[in-house]
Amino acid sequence: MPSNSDLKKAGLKTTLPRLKILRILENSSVRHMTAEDVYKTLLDSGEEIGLATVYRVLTQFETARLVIRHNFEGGRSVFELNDEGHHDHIVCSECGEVFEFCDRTIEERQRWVSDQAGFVLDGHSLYLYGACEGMRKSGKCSINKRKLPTILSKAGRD
Amino acid sequence: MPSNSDLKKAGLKTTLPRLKILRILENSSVRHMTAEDVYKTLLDSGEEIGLATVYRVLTQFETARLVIRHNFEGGRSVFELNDEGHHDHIVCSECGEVFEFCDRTIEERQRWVSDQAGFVLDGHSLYLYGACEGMRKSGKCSINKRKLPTILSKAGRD
DNA sequence: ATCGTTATTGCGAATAATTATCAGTGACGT
DNA sequence: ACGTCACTGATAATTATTCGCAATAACGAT
Repeated sequence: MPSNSDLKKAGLKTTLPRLKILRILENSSVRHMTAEDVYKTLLDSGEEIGLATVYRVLTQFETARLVIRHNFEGGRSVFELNDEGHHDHIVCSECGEVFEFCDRTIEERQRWVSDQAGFVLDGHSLYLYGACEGMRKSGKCSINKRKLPTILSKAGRD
Repeated sequence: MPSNSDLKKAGLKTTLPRLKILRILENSSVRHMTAEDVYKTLLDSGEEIGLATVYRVLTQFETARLVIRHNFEGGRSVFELNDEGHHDHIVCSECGEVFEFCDRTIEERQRWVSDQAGFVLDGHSLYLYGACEGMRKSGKCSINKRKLPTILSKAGRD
């Protein structure tokens, strides 16, 4: 879990807005948030922080690798705390719920493909889209929104 | 390669704007184009087609599965003719060049992961980012921009 | 602790990409 | 050839995000 000292390490002053935004990302029940989500959460807590600041800070956090930015379908950015190891995402197109997973076979194979192509791999983004069980059966998403399950393949995380 | 009759099949009238946009996607030397790219190409050819129409038509083409929409980093959509089989992309972060590939192992594994998560998969996006051979060695990209190489794993395409 | 420098913030305006509105036009079945 | 209705073009509207700038607050030096 990123801490205050990570801000300094990244050359960022430890200001109140940055600390508050970091805390929201850490404590939110929703793991993937848009800038607007963060902003609204701040407003609900009675904090006085401008939307532009939220955008700025999130971008700084991304540069400092404290958060990861995703561009899911639809184009708008969502941010996720970079606290656990690397993982990919499977998103329900119906209800928008997000599963996380990390599959060693896929990870290895990506490197193999890069080698074949003469590339030195330095990042990737993988998003699977589909309909989750809950939406298919009952039309209601059954996923516990609080704790996202992580599927790790036999070999564990990368 | 999509043809005029594919428009009818998709329930779209074969109008001049649609045919022209389709032709541009087929004949362009650049495989991945933004709506703006298509619009400018039209203007350069002296065609009188509104930007809004380009957006509309591209979205219709996407729905009809004549084109594929990608959301690369940065958020703006790029469109690609859906003429060959499915493939993923490996992008050089240095020179922006795009390789295409299709790896059966990854494809299969994605389906496996979806099953585990209780999802019915219906799409995915996979982008690998790295440095291509040419950029690492000579600082110049050696990839022939016209014809993108396709790496197919042993089993051939999906 | 106080002070000064300089990064940071908040606000509102600006931009970029895309979508909506709507009156006029053209494709297509009859 | 005709009438209907999907389609188009121009423009306004939206959405997401960034910019510009004056006011403010961190943090090191005194």
